[in-house]
Amino acid sequence: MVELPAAAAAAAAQAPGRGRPRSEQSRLAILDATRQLLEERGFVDLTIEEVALRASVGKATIYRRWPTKGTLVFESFMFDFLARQPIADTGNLRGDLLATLRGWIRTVKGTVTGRTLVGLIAEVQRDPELAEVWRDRFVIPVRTQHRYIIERAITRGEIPSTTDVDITLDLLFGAAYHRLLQSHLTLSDRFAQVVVDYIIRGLAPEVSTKRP
Amino acid sequence: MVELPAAAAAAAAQAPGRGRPRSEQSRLAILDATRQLLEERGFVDLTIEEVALRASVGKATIYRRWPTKGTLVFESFMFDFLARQPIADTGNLRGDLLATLRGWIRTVKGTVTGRTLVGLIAEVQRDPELAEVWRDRFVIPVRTQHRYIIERAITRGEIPSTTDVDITLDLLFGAAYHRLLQSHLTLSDRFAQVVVDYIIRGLAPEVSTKRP
DNA sequence: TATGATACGATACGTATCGTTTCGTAATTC
DNA sequence: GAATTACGAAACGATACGTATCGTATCATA
Repeated sequence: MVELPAAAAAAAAQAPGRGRPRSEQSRLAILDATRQLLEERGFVDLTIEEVALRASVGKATIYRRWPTKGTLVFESFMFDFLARQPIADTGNLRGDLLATLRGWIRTVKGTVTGRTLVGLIAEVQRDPELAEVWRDRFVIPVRTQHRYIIERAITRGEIPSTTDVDITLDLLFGAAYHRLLQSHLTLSDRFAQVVVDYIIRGLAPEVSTKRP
Repeated sequence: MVELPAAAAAAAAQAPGRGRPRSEQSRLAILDATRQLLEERGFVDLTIEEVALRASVGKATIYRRWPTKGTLVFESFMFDFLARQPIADTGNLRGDLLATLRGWIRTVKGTVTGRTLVGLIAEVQRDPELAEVWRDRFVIPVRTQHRYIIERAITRGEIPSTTDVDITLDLLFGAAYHRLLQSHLTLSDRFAQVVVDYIIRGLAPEVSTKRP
């Protein structure tokens, strides 16, 4: 499973300050209710009010921990998403890319996690504060993992050391997110295979196909 | 400029029915106010109420024409976006793809049109009715234009006739939209060049790089 | 020229949801 | 035991929504 910086843990490990400590039980009840309501209603129709009701918790208890619906859902989402993302290590780049893309498709296609991912990406475009959290705790860490796949292939000598790692990843996941968000075509397994073949060919040193 | 099915025109050409006809002047004032407010406030903070105020028009006059903020903004957006998209015809695939991608980047990078595009894509994930309009009047028509670029290259014999046109386009624009929406990296001209080179190489018949 | 249908701008309305604040109570530190 | 903070519950002001109604204006038809 993918590991992330312990930003969440750091936030949870509040200073042992005075006064009544925050209830771990409430926290779990809130995250649980969020998970349920994401499944029942989806991101858009989930309200903090109903989460509070479902968790038998005051709204203020939620707002004390999460400033917005987006950050609350983000925390609920992260665990599910990362837990489902396998770390591929098949010994060759093609195998790694295909396993990674297939794993991503399996995680998002027709699942609550996938619908929540879509809802979060939409919300990120509307809320600059959430966008920051999103970049720091999702985009960058996940990309760091994926980047490793490419760099390993460079080390093995499979692809040129001049390979643009970021653009390679943008092509792979860009195509996938594109289909997820525009839903003009399905995320079939054939799609995964053809995309990976495409990228593998594109990674080859510029020989046969360029200028005369 | 890109041409689209005359869905808008058809809708505008209302049956010559009885009663007072809808005021073209009001329609233009609404679209104009929308354009102004998109620039001043952006998609999220634009309200129908303020559009009505700015256009000196009753709210009902807006709702009579557009059921939601999304559809109103969509109409305002379409004109600007399509007017800025050049139709590339350089004589070879690489030139066409590069010109198209560069044109897209010029249209969206740092512009109101780009910010509105992001806002609309976010809204599309939240409103199924808008999603339908989006697919029918944006995604499909634009893709039809782009598809033509690839098909022309097939006709010219530049690339195999077995080329998967959709996946080719998903790679090209997927990467671009990915950077637009995740804003983890910039849409530089180098990005455009490398992406196109990648795809051109990937389009080559499967020779050197695949299985033993 | 009169009639009926529809759109007009203006504005009031009830609803929904937000995020905040205020209760009195409970838990923990100093 | 005093100070401090969190708790659940509930009321709150604010904002924007989408609808309804007002009297007026503009059209097709007869």
